[in-house]
Amino acid sequence: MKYDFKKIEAKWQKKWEEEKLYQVDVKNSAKPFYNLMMFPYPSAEGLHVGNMYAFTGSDIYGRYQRLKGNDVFEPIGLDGFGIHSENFAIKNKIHPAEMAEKTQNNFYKQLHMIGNSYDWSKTLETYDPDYYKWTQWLFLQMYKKGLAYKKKAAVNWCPSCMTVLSDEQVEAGLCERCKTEVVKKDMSQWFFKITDYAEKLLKNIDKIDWTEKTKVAQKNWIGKSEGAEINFQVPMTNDQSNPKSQITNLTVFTTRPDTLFGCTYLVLSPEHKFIEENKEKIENWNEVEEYIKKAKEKTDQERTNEKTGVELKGIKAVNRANKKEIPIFVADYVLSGYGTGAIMAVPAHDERDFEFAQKYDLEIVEVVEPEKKVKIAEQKCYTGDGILINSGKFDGMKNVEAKKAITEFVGGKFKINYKLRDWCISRQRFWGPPIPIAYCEKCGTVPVPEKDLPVLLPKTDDYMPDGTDRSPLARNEKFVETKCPKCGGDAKRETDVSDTFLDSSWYFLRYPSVDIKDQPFDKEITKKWLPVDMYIGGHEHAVLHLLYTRFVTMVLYDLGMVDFEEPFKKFRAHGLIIKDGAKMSKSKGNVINPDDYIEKYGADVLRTYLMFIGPLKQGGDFRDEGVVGIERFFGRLFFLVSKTLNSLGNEKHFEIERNKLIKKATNDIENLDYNTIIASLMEFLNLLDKQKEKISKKDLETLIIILSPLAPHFCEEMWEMLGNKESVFKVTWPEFDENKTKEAKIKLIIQVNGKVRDFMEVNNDISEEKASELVQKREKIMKFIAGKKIKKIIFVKGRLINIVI
RNA sequence: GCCCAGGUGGUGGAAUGGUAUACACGCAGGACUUAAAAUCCUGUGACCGCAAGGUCUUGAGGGUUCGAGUCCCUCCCUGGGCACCA
Repeated sequence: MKYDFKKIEAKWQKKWEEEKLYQVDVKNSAKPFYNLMMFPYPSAEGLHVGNMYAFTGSDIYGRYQRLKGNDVFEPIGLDGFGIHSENFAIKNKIHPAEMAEKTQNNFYKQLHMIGNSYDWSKTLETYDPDYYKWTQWLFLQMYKKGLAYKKKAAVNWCPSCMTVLSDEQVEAGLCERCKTEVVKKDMSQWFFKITDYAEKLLKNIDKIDWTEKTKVAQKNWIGKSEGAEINFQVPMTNDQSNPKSQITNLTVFTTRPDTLFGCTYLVLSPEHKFIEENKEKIENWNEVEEYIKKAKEKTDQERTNEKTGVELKGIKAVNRANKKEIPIFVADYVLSGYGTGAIMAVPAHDERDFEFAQKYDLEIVEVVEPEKKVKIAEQKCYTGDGILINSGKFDGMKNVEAKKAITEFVGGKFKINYKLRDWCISRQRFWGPPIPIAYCEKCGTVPVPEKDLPVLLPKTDDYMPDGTDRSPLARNEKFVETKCPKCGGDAKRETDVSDTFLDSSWYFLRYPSVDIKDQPFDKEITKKWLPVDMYIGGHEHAVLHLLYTRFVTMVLYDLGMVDFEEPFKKFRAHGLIIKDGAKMSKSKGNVINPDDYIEKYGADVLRTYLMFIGPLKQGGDFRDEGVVGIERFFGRLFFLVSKTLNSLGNEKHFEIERNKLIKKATNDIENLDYNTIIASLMEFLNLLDKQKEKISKKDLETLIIILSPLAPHFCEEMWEMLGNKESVFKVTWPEFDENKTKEAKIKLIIQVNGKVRDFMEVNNDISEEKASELVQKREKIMKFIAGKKIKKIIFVKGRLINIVI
């Protein structure tokens, strides 16, 4: 009997569909379990093996939860709206809408083939007006709550994609999609005030069960730092008789107020408004103006290369701590968007200031002395903790304590800053949800009323970006011209569309409610199914998607629309699949197309092989030669099942081994360590295979149930062959008995001085005295201990005995 | 530079502080076959040895421990993230 995977896989996929095995009753489910995988953005090239790896990893967990008796909801959809899909369409000279249709068919077809337990009655696509209507609705909720605002700002502009990008979409100065160098551009854009939620986003991290790595990445991105704002007075006149009226304050933010006595100059960012406001006082204005102009043209990358700056001649600031007059510089190593855009420079204890001071030969005053002698590398300065010196009455104080004391001494204000900045959601592109705003000459900015949603994306062939800072929609008069929802007069529509990350920021809320037409999500259904029980996805979304979903959920919570603040109870990041030790790429020609392997080996073999490569969280190296290992394993198992059906006699039970297997598999599947489950199943099969008597049905069934989440079609078939009428996914995951996981007889390890010298077959519960007595009579051991004094004996019950001489 | 995750046979990878190298691939030898493929059996970390057996081995070096791949310290390398955030 041969294992005909093609026939078997088609048969069970059809059966599952007919029986609606994976469809949940969203309203009446008794034990809801929401098992979610990050939905893919589809390309017409189809499902990548990396997608399949992640989806299968998630599906196995879902199928396991189903076997544990839960009503598992495992939906799938497509994140096909947005710049990635649009760029792909443009590259292939196909209209994005047409491309979406094509890729949808292709993707869904492929997704059927891999045998996941998706509820196909609840799919969603972000470009579907039924979906993006509610994305626009979400924008309106933000707007109503004062969390959406339009502002002119220096934003990230990708000259190649011809759109702005959020800070999160810029990687090391490059566009995350096309790797073009991003430039700064002053533009009027829509933002979401995610910064209002900085503290909550940070605090809640400790409460959620997420991959540690992801949590750390979010914490760093939010970047909380505690410090103080300190004022420096800048006298603007030499007229000593009336100095007060001419004093301006410059405020700096610092996390090291303890080093204030070591501050020898101030630095302003080129964008700081103080400079422009006081240009008459600056003696070298031409030089300064020139410097600022140049700095603004630089990319972020160029700014970091070398520190440059110019002194504002003719004005000085006063360090309140020691009343010293210090120079003021403008330098582009100070960022305008963080803190106050101005810093106090302490070259003795800050590496950047040190570098700058060395270059421009500025005064360096040490104020913190390390308590223990530490080596400081040449061309470096001491940034650690210590004892204050050269700090007036604070000398001798620990710097950590001085932070508060000195801040209070100079009347500074304690302040917390975050690196997180507001989320820029405007995109000057076509393929996205139009931002639902109208501009009326009389009424100003007017949101489109909810009843008028969706603001449909026009059907037009004029969708190419033109390199201006306006969306292609701005060229579409029919779209632009509208009536003011407030006064009925002439108005113009907002022509930008929203960021694709807004589409994906709430999709998990929509899935259970896709059938609801008059609301984005039904309150009761949402209460039943959310938050998501298990979310699996790529770590690359640690600070983009995952931060936005948390923010959106918090806002909806504050609006009273959901009763939870965190969208995902549990999140696990999967690793990446590489090929023969190298990253897969089209140029290398080492891209794996799952279809080829499904054709050759079947979906189950591919699924199981992918999981066998390594732990899901780690990813692994795909090697063609490796696949046959799984193929052989399946072949042997299938043969054994066939053989068992025809054999006679008493059944041989491997009770201990079976219980051990269940214990290991249960533990590993919870941790997504599927590779070791497969290894254990192979070991168990090797055991069954070797023995001559009739295999017990129980042992075989246990093996099949444990394998079923990995190889669902194959296991259904074998399950049926064993005479079972119902799906294997309707049975219960096997339980183990702890007492039956231990053998009665064990091979006790005998060590001398920690080195293994011998073994001894004994009862599991042998006492130390008895073991010690027996061991010392053994010939091999006597050889080692003869004539020596035994210092002590270490006995680990059921494991080993170690004689120390 | 900072923060994570790693570094184990020819390869992918296993190991609650307790037999390092499970499981699988590959390789070698054998069985079946006219032959090949498939399948099955045996072996497979290195070194010494005919063997029994012994010595060494988890990136490097120290330490803790009866015992360290696992814990601690110093360092090197690889992958990923952040990066002038004061």
